[in-house]
Amino acid sequence: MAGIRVEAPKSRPVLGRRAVISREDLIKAAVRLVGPNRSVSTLSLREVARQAGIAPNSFYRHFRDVDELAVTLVDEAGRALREIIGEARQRAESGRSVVRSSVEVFMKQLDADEPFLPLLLREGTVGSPAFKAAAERQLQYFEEELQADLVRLAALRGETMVSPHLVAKAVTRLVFTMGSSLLDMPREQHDEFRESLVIMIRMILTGAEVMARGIELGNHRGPSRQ
Amino acid sequence: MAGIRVEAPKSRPVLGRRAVISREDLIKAAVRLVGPNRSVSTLSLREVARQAGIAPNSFYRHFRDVDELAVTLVDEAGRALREIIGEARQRAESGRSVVRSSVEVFMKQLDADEPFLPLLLREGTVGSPAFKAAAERQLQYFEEELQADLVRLAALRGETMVSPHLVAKAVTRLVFTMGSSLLDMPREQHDEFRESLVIMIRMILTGAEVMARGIELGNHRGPSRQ
DNA sequence: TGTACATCAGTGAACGCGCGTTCACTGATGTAC
DNA sequence: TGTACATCAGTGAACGCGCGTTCACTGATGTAC
Repeated sequence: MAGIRVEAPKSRPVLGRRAVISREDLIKAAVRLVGPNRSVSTLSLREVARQAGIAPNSFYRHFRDVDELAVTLVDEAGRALREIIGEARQRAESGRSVVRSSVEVFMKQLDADEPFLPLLLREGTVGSPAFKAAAERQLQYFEEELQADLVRLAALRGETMVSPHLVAKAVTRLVFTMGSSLLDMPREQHDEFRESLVIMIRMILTGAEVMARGIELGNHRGPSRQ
Repeated sequence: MAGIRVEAPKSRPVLGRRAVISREDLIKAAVRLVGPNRSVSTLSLREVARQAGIAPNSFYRHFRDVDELAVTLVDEAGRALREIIGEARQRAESGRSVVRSSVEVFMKQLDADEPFLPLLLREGTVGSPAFKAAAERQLQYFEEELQADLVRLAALRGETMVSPHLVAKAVTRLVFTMGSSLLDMPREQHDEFRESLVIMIRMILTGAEVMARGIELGNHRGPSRQ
């Protein structure tokens, strides 16, 4: 068992036979197998090995078990998510609407070749506790980044945002679920869908802003008149 | 194969040996097995039979296969959901806040003994296309009911709601995802969580209202100032 | 009421299959000298 | 440069297991008369 390499292979002093397939190859095989819908937790070791073109037992040279590969996948997805955030921020800096550019970047990633983001969306609701925790962590990260941006932008306009963590959470969750739905949707509906999502997010932001000013606009909080 | 009973057993003229376990018993066994987290699609026939206390092959007396049982489960979940809607409406009629009472009823159902609602939340994101479709249908239903209520309540206040279908969709999706998260949460956080959800929904409703009035409040739609 | 009979819910044994995991191995590659 | 050696990625065969599905059956129950 001592021969199993769990650390990044790059730093290893090269001894013995050189690897012909890598951890990355196995990850790619797994990604290919889960496709847009399957949960990582349904992957079998033999299945992944077959897809990667190696003997089943060779799998153990790269991962302790399928669970370890699955966790790696979720982490990769997290990395992809962080890239999204970065890109969305850059776009926002360049003077475009924060909401729209964020949604666009998010959707672009959903349509990308490597469906890491869809994967993240799925593993948050099913799979082992370890997966859920990993996926939840990534969502948290997204939320925190968004919250920071919201507070910063509000401050620029000389305002204070009400419950920024709730706003960030609502937007994040909404974007993520809506994102999942998008995956099962024909491409020609994507544009309309994106516009819907933009409007929804604006509702949340506008609502938060109004509530911060303490303006009483309607009767959502008192007893209903009906 | 002709002996398999797919129709409701009630109407069958009783001939031959009387059943000692029913479809319902198998459904209960399945529900017990999936618990709060597992996906229906991971259930095995033998597992369900074992849990129900029958021989594996006896399963075929009640369902064609595990998939048929799974679809039945999702349908049951839909029924549970419709009960929720009904109850929430009743409460709203009795003069309490629509938002709060809806959220309360929803959460009550989440905590209930028969976790049909959690099941619905899960099967929407994973599982066979058939499950996803079934789960999606139930969400649609929820959305439509909500939309009708929103329009009705807005009319009572002499207002017109902007994009009621988008408001309904946003609220529904948000409630459903947040509901999923609740399942993995310690009970003592439930109250706080519920309050958060109520505030989020109010943000959406308030935002929709403001946008309907065409009031320009902030700068969410123009180019960012940062 | 009593008896012969048809129905059919549930069973036990068996099947072939894919699974995860183990074992002893092979042979390509890099290192030491 | 050449040779002996250590390392270790990948292998083939085998294991026991749980799975879905089939088969011929058993025996409890209701119906016909």
